[in-house]
Amino acid sequence: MNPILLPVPSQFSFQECLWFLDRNYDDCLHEVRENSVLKLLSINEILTLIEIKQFDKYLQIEVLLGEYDEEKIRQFVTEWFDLERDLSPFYNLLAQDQDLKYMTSSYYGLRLLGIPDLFEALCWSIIGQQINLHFAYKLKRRLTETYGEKICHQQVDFYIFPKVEMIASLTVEELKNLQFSTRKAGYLIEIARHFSEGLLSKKMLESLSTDEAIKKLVSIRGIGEWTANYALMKSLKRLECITYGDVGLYNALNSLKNFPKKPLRKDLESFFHTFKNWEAYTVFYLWRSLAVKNNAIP
DNA sequence: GGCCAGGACTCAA
DNA sequence: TTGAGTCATGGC
Repeated sequence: MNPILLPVPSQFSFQECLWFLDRNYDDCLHEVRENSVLKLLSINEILTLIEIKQFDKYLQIEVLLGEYDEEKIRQFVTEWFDLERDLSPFYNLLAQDQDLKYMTSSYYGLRLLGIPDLFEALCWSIIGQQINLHFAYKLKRRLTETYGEKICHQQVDFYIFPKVEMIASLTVEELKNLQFSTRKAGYLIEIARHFSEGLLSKKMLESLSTDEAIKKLVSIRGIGEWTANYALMKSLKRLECITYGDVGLYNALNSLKNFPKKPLRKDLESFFHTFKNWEAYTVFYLWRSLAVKNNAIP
């Protein structure tokens, strides 16, 4: 099978994206290697393993196992790496901020890495609520290895996130055995049931304005303002989303702009007003600033 | 051993 | 709208 080629946009750095995907965390849903990333997908209900690397001005996607559906794979990778975005307006805004302008060169070409599947994005954000990321990734791995499907390629297991029906069929006790708290277990199961009963879907949210989508999400138990914004940013790429309440965001603003540890709403709003329509990218780059790589932080 | 981590919920003022 | 109390569980 011929590899699928995707032309890379300008202001794109595959290495920056790969590095963020890795970030010293143990993510069970992709594997970053020297110059490539491997990921298992479900394409037309068939487990499909792809490997992405850069080849000249193209991303080269090789289908190692499974379904060679070029259009769907192309679409997934485009969404995952946010390839269709022109970042120049964002970089122009960053360049005007004395404290953040270093990002235009230090993080040049970093894309907002998405979670195209809304269910997965919501589950991941609920898992990540209030606990440190190391533990959050551990929980995600346990959940995925216990209830997700896998495929083996050259002695390595690759997983996809558990399906809606699987999570919807679980009991709170089963998740507590994986060290989920009682509340989180309940939240995850309830959200899975919303999906399985057709009360929530990505398509449904896509037809709504961002404010309406947040309202809809927040009406579900376990989804607060932070989770709603996170999911809309990562899954629907709504760039005006801001993860209010986010400890990581606050830490970054504290160290780069001397914001207090718990900034006031109006001060956040006024800061983000400067980055209108690029709020989510700003949040993402601020998260990036928290991760240390070769002392790249000024 | 105590504080903290990419929060949510409830209740009170 | 904002604040305090509560819930949970592992990392450091």
